[in-house]
Amino acid sequence: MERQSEIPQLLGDLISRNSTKLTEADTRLLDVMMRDPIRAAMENGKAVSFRAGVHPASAVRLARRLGFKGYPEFRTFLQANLIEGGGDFESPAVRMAARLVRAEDGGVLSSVLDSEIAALQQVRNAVSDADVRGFSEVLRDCRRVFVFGRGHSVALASLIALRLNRSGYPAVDLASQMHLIAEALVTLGSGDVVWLLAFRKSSPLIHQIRKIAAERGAKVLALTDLLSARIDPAPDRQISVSRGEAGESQSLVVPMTIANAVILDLAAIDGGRSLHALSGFKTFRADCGLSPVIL
Amino acid sequence: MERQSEIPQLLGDLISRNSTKLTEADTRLLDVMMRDPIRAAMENGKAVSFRAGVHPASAVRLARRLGFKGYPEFRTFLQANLIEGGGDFESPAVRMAARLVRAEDGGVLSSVLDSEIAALQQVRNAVSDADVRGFSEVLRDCRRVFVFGRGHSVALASLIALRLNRSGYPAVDLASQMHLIAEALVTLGSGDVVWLLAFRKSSPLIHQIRKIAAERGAKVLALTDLLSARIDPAPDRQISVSRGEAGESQSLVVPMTIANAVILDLAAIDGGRSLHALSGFKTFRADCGLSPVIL
DNA sequence: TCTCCTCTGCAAAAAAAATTGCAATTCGTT
DNA sequence: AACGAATTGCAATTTTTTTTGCAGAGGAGA
Repeated sequence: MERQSEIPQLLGDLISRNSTKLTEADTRLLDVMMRDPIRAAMENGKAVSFRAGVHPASAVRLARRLGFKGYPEFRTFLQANLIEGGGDFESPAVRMAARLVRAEDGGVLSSVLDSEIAALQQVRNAVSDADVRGFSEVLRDCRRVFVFGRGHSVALASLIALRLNRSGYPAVDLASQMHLIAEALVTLGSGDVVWLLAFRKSSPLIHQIRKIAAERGAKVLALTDLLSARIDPAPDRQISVSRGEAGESQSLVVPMTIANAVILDLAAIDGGRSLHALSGFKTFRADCGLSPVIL
Repeated sequence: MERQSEIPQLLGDLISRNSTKLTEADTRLLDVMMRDPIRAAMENGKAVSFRAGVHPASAVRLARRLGFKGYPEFRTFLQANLIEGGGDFESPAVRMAARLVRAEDGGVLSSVLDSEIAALQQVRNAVSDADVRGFSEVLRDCRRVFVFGRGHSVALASLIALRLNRSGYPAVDLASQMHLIAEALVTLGSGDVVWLLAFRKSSPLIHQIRKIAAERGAKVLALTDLLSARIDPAPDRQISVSRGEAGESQSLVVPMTIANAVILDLAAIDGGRSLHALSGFKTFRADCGLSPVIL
């Protein structure tokens, strides 16, 4: 096989190289293949396409589109890919050991993945469903939500505000309104909720906002790490996750996941309000007549 | 199949149980199979028997002799054997299914955690270190970075831009500059990089921006899911991750983690530039004399 | 040595898998 | 709103894989 060398080394590579040509059925097939490459390499086209929910013919066409002569050749490529890589058959322990050996050079991705996964596992111990429910109940019963974070947390704040809005809860990302922050806060009242985010470095602004909220009777939710946990007076509800050990995740993965859980739980307890708003948003996006460019 | 339980768990077992009945051709076949069980599990009877130097019919007879209905059933056994041994492989799908069964018992939180963890595990199959390195190399060698995402991805875009800036790489989050987007893009040149983010819904703007980048000779990186993988012309580098099954993660956890890995890898290959910039940022924040409020 | 038995390879038949032409559908576009 | 390009599923066809009947080869025992 002299074309061996021409064959892209990895399925992912193959996909990006041909990404422009791929169709809906193609992506479904590739999806199940990437999920379990070993199984895909063993099964025949009929089985794979069945699992992908498409017709066997689509498997053949995918293979063609990717530059193979037919499905069998595509499967052979998948197999070679596996056998060559070899590593895929190693147990997790072996893989870990192997990674440590070549620690500096390769393995950044694996390290990051391990670290994030470990951080998520820890959340099980640190956060309870009652904590999540506490947040979602406050949100359900409020009039407006103001989300605030600084530094890395601005990204999280904007995401939370976006998702709350789509779920039918009027939410403002204060970070994106810094120049109007006073104007926003002056309207704060007892039906409102302020959701604070603080990790690593907590901005003094956090404490000022918390104070204003206290004066005006707004409820306060805080999602923080342990370093930033001291907010005075104490928030009505607070979830604090252990900041990662040295080397562990310092990313937003953990708080983002907790926020996701809160918003999901909200949908479970608000009697359809979230779901209704979400489907409303969907049809709005389709029908609004605005150029899809702005959405 | 009630005979399932009678099937010996391992190929070796199988052989010893039936060793008395085995013929010359059988042993030849089993020999090549034991030598490379993975390959044997993938190949068809014709290929295996060819490697063993016997007729395909002998492969069928061996399968029969071992108690299978035919060669395909034998091969299925070999595959199951293999996957079982791997341990790692039953994971994502099986675990997910198991979770759905006991869905109520654990709350929303643990369900979300499981889902995110499974999604991260999937990344091991879908993305290689070489993919990550490809991104980081492009970033290292560029002049400026423009990050663009719409919808949920705006949060990710702003985070990426923030982190790149702190690492000493001039980066602009186009989403936060929508009103100046033309002004930003008009300066695009061949030293620049555009980093596109597209998940679930890919905005038409993505394609326009990609086109402009192509005209002006800017490099393009794309981080997408499979549904949004079609970008024309194909980006210089692209990482596509599997879109989650229904119920699986639709969050930004996976792409965010990949972005983190890229930025981390960048620090590993840029000869200290990132690290220097990061420590510079730290001292700046301490000494700048600006109110810490704005940081 | 002859007979009987089993095993092997061959080749034809059967079964399964892969491929392709075609019609219906779904897009986006004019 | 209608057209046109593109994609999908179905069904018929082709190709590959598996199975089976058969005959010859090799060996053990009478």
